[in-house]
Amino acid sequence: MRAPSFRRAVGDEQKDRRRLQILAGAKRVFAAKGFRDATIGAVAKAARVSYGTVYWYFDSKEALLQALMDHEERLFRDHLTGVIAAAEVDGDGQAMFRAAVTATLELFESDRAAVKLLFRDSSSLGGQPERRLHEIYEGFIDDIAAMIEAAQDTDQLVPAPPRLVAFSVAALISQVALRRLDTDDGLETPVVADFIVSMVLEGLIPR
Amino acid sequence: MRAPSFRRAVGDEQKDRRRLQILAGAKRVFAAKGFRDATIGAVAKAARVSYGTVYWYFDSKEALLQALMDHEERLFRDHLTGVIAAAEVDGDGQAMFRAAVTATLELFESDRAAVKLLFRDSSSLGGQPERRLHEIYEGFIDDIAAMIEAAQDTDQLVPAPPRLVAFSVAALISQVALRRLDTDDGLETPVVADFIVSMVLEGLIPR
Amino acid sequence: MRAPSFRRAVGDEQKDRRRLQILAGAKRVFAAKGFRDATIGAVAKAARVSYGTVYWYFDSKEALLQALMDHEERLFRDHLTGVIAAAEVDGDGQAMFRAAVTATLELFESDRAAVKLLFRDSSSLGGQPERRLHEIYEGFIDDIAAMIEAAQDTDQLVPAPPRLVAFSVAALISQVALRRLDTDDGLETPVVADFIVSMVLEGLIPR
Amino acid sequence: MRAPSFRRAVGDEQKDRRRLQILAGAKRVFAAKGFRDATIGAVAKAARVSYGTVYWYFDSKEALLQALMDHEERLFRDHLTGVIAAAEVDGDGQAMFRAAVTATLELFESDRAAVKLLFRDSSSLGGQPERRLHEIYEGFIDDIAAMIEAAQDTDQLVPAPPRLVAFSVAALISQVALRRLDTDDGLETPVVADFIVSMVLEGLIPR
DNA sequence: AATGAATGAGGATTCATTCAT
DNA sequence: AATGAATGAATCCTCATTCAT
Repeated sequence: MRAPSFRRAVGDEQKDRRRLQILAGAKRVFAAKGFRDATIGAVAKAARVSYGTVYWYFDSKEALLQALMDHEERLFRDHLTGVIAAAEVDGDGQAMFRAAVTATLELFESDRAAVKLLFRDSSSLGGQPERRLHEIYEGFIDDIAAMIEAAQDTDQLVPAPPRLVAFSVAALISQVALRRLDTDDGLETPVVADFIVSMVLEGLIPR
Repeated sequence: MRAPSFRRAVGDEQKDRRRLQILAGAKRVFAAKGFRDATIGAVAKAARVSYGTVYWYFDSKEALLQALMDHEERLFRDHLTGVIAAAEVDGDGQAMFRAAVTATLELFESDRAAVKLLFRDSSSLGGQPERRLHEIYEGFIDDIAAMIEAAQDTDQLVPAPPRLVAFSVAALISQVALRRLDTDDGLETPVVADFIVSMVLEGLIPR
Repeated sequence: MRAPSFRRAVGDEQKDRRRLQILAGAKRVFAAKGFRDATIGAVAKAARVSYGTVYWYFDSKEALLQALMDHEERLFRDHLTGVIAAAEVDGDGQAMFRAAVTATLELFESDRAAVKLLFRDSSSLGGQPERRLHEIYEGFIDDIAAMIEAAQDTDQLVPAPPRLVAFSVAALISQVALRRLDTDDGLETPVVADFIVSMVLEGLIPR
Repeated sequence: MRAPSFRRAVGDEQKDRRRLQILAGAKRVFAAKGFRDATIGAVAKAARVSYGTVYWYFDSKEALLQALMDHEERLFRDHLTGVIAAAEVDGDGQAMFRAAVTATLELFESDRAAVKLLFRDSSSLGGQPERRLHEIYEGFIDDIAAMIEAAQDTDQLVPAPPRLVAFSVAALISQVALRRLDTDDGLETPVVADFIVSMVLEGLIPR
């Protein structure tokens, strides 16, 4: 994101743009250094504004993180929701699942900074931010658990504690996606997605 | 020159003991606060030694972390290796897998501090410590991958990239174990272990 | 160019009003927080104007303080002068003194903010403002000293350095009045005034 | 106070000396700039120690102020107590009072920095320090009030609320002493002391 | 005239590290 | 070996002041 063309943000729209400009800087810096090692000075420089301007828009370093997590979560969730909705038209549960997994892997690959922020820095934050992340995750789990429960009710899936199942699936997908950010396994994304779907649904023992 | 007024470690054995004493303090403090928020002062107090003594045994805060991770990893790995070896006598691959999963869950539950250190603070460390952790994980994955490949060769498991399979299984187990440290799902450990084994081996679709 | 969207002060009278509006805000904030801890932002908010407007009417935070002290001093002095003039018609020096003391105590009680500003924050100001306050006080002392000298010339008062006498009387009155702002001594104002008059004029040893 | 001869304070006695060294620096700086405008850096420089050393001995800027006020109050009170005790041997109440007033004036003249700290910065401090000063003053007033009450019981002094009398006398003395720090009235200290004693005991109207 | 966004110097505090004792 | 006093760089945050709009 480049610096806006205005020097001073004057209307609501320009103020929103400056806000986003700072969030973008914070995202880059937090992802690169981690929250604790990131300095407000670095965020300001990355966002092409002065020190004080960051504090004009955000109350504190922690508030900046909160706002950033909120922002990223919304984008993340919107993206996923869209993909799943698109897949739903097929009606086929398995195809839908495959589509969701593929979309998640691609989403992770498309925004490494957001992923690092939302999925990796989590435990080092402490306090309010950590609780916030926990809520976000539980929200995800709830959504997935509801889908799974529906499938169990029609005997499409084996009975098992839905939230445990949901968490397991989510953890599997997210961890594999995370790993692929750092480690090149030489595999194409669809191949990996197929493997995950196959393992989750059919297991590793040949049928 | 006056008489030494403090307990001094003379002899290798005593020096080792003091070293472990400091590592134990560091473990507690790092787990409680996270590496970045932990201070050498807090470590020293937890270990009942002075500032300077920490630096007598370790070159820097980072070196202390390195040493601690090495130490914990060895304990961790030794424990797991022992459990798996014990299970191997049965000869039954599935029983062995079940035993390993159960053992891992129990291990995680038995030493939350070590787990937090090795599995959760990972990404916020940066630099050398992060690389070190990466190596540790890859070592784990290699070991598991070898076992899986053996099973694939005898058609006990479906063919799939062994390291991807290995990572998936490891990720699943560790993430579930981690989650259970913070979130009470009301399930007994064996039930959870059974679910993991069942999902991994047989899948979620009824056979 | 768009239409002016805010109430703008056109004409000298309106500009004066806005000036007073800012001074009133500053008085409240300075009295509540002390000069150093008061922020221009707080003054602006108390005066219901923006940051910039404060600077449109006053050159700096210090200039604002100067102007405020000038303003308050004038009110203070005018009030006192009026009371004394009213008392003078009686011709009785002692009654006049008693009236002046009572009036001072009441004045202090009636405007705590002004008192705090003029009599308590004095020494923490430093520089120009402190000198300004010093001048104000010396002006008071001069006035009182003149009255005392007149009384001494007609042997109504014992001979003593007039300015020392004047300062002593003023200090006594102002300190007692100040103390009564914070500490409840359970005494009615006239009782206190009578005591001061009596002690100053007749002393503590029974005649 | 010059810097001690040791580089590192090692025993309790040396640590006390370093503590006093820092308090002395703080006293100079606080008196010169006022608490709010004084910086820890300036205190450190005045005390010939580094930034961090101030924080090794005191938890915060405010704690430093507290400690300094405690220290100065003790010295102040000890000095006054000594003088009054010395005067008491004469048995003559009036002589004793005169001695105490003279001693106070001299004490104020001998340590302008302490006086500024204890008597002038009071109201600008806010919070805990201000309460602390208030207690100190009330302690003084209590002591004086007790003496006055005793004199009233034997009809040596006119009846009047003892604490009001005590405060009036203390305020008179301290304010005159304070004024003499800034303003040269060309009078000798004993002359001023005599005037105060005379005015307080016999009043301004010729007997 | 008025607004409030933007700036950046300044200051309290923390803490890894060093080193005199 | 061990201690803990000393250091000072680093960092968050505040706020007087400026100036584009």
